[in-house]
Amino acid sequence: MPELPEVEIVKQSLQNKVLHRKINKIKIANKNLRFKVKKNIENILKKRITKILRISKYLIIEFKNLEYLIFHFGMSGTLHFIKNKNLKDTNLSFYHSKSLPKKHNHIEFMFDNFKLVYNDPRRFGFIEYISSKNDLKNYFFKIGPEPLNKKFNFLYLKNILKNKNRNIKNFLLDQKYVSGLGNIYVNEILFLARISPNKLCKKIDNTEITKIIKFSKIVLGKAIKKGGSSIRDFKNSEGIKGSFQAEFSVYNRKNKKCLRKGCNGVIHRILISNRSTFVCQNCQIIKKNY
DNA sequence: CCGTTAACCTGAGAGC
DNA sequence: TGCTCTCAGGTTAACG
Repeated sequence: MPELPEVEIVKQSLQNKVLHRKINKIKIANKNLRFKVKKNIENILKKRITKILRISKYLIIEFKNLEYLIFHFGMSGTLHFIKNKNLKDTNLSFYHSKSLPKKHNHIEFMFDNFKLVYNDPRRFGFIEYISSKNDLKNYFFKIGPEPLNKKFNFLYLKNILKNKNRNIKNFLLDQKYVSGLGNIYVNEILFLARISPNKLCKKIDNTEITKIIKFSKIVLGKAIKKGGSSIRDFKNSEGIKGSFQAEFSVYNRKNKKCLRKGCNGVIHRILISNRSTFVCQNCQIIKKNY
């Protein structure tokens, strides 16, 4: 589910609610997420929340004395803010759980007047405790810059692309070079930049590098403004859906008309590394010898 | 080094 | 109704 914009939306929708609050109790209904949830997450109990951060697709809660909980939402993880009055959660339907909305509520963080519930049907997400600022730094040492960061600039991309014999789509999805992009936004960026997802990195020219940078920032910025993309059921912590899916240029638009003015092309769905890839073969010329 | 495949999971939606 | 099949906002190990 969540790429950078969706995690940013969760962060924003959570910030005012949990800042300066304390968690009194953690209920673990199912610790079998992607990694087993360890008991040490309880180290943050009764410690004041000092910050909510986001690094690429990770949500990070900072506690007093610089201890942290980090969340990764995998494909289907969501974090819900629920007031005590609504503890029955009758009005909330979670991702992929219309009939049994509470079935996949795995972890509950109990505050004084509310709780945060981590729901994740597929359990690809995870939660970890980090004990110091230095450990946090080390944890993210290996991931690349976000497209919104100034480190993601022409020289950085130019240098890193020039010798790479792999296609640009897989490169942009590789979190160690660029972090925060997922399948939706990479499809959108390459369409707007009019670059074939199959094109080899080393053949990406200067103009195209500039376009990738430009459209990465534009697409992510717009998606955040629109509350993220809810192609199934992504919701922020208040249960509100995003609306950027209404503005997709290519993603999920198989067999539909290309939206670029003057183009009569049709959007095709192809597979790259077994993941859905949407292209207009007019706008994004695909050559076999790329 | 590179792409693909499978694996980790559950559920929605399509087609029969 | 129900069965089977495909697909899904992610990541990563193993293989060729």
